[in-house]
Amino acid sequence: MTVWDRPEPPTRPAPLDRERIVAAAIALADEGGLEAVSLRKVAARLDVGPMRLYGYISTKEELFDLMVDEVHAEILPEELPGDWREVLRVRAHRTRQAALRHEWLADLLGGRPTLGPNALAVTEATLAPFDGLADLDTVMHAVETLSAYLTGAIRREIAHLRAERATGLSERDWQRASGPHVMRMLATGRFPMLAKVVHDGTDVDAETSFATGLDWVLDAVAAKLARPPA
Amino acid sequence: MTVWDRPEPPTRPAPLDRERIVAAAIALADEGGLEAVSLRKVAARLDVGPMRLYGYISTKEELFDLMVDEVHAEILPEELPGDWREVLRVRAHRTRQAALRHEWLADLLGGRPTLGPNALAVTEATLAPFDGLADLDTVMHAVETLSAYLTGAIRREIAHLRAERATGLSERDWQRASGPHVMRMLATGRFPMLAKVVHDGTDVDAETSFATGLDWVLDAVAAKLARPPA
DNA sequence: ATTTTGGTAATACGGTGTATCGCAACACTA
DNA sequence: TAGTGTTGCGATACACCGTATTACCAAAAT
Repeated sequence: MTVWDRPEPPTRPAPLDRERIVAAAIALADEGGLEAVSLRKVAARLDVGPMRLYGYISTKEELFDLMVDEVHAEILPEELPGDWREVLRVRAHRTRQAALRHEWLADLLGGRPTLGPNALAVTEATLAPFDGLADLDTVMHAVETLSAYLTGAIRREIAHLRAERATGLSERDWQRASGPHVMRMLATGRFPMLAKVVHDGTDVDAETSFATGLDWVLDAVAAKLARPPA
Repeated sequence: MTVWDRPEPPTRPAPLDRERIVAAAIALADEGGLEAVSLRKVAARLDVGPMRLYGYISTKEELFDLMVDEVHAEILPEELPGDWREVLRVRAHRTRQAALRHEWLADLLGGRPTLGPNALAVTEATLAPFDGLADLDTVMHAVETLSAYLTGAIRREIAHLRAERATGLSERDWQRASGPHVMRMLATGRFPMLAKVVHDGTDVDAETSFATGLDWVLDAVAAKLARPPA
C-alpha cells in the first residue's frame, strides 16, 4: 500500500439538503413514475445511505408533499394578469403542462391538502384578482370549483394517456378492438348511448377538451360573480 | 395416531371466485385504507395461500380495478329520473356517498380509465337522458366536465377529512394552530387574500360546498345545452 | 396399476419503509 | 496532551410486500 493506491478521502458529495433530495426524487419520478421513487434509490442517486434521508425528511409521504410543492414553483407564473378569468385560465393551463412534464403529479393532485410555500403562493395568486369582486365565500367556491375541475380533468387526461401508451392504440380504437369485454357489452345493446358515442363520437384532442371544460367552468364562475350568492 | 386426532379433511372453504376476493379486498380497504390491502392479507382472510389469487387475478392493480367497479354497483341508482340535470345530480351525490363509505375510492377515482361493467352501466345511465338533446360532442363534454369536477371535489373532501382526523382539528383551526409554517407565512404579509380567507372565511360544511360547486357546473352545462356548440 | 395432469401450497427472490445500534470523528475538559 | 463525552452517520435488522418458480399430491386417464 503506497500513497498512490491509498483511497482518496471520499470527497464528500456536497452536503445534503432537502432541495437536493427533492430534486433527485423528482428526477426518478419523471423517469419511471411515482413507483420508481424509493428512498433507497433516491439515496443511491445522491451517493448516500438510505437512512441519511431521515435527517431531512421524516417519511416518504413528506417527500411526496415536497415534490408536489416543488412543482408548484413551475406553475406560478412570473407575471399575472389582473383579470381573474385570465388568472384562472393561466393557472389551469400551467398546471396541466406541469402534469404533462411530470406525469406523477396526476397521481398526487388532490390527494392531500397542499400547504407548502409554493402551493400557497399559487393559491394567493389565484385569489388575489378577486379582491373586492365578491364576498369571500363566493370567491372560495369559485376557486375550489375550478381546482376540483382541474384535478379531475388532469387525472383523466393522464390516465388516458397512459392507457394509450400501454396499448399503443388510441382509446377509441382500443375500446373497439381489444377492450376485453367492452365491445361484447356494447354488442348486447344494453348501452345504446355508449355505443353511439364510441361509434360516432369524434376524437377531440386532449388540450381542446381540457380547454372547453375549463371555459364552461369559468363561465359558470362568471355568472355567479355577476349575481352574488343565493 | 388414532382416528380421533387424525386431522379432518380440511373442509374446503367454499371455492374461490373473483367476487369473494373483491369483497375481501373491499372489506380490508374499508377497515384500514388502500394500503392495508395486500394480496397476502386478502388471501389470509379467505383462508388461502397468497398465490391462489393469481388464478383469478393477474395483478394487484387489476384487483383495484375490480374493487372500483364493484363500488360502481352501489352508485348506479335503481330508478333514474328522465331529467338529465337530476340524473347528473343524483349520480354525483351517490358517488360522493360511496366515497364516504369507501374512502379509498378517492385514491382511485380518475386514476385509470374505468371500463368495468358496472362503471359502463353508470356511464350509460348518465348519457341516456341526453339522447337527442344535443350533438354527441356537446354531450361528451358535459359528462366529462361533470366527472372531472366530481373526481376533484371528492378527492379534496376526503383529503381534508383525513387531515382533520389526523390532527383532531378542523382544517381552519389546524392552519391557525400547528400548521408548521403556514401561520408564519401568513404573518409575513405576502399572502393577504389567503390571510383574509383563513381569518374571516366561514367554515361551510362539506356537503353544502360540494352541492354548490355541483350546481355551478350543472348551470354551466345547462347554458351550453341551450345554445349548442360554438 | 401405472402414468399423466392439473391445480394448489410452499418456497424463494428481490425489493420496500423505517427502527435500532454501534462506531468513529470531533469538541471539550483536566 | 490524554482522556472523555457527544453527536451524526453507516450498517444492520425487521417485517412485509408482489410475484416467479418449484414441489407436491390427488384425481383422471391410460
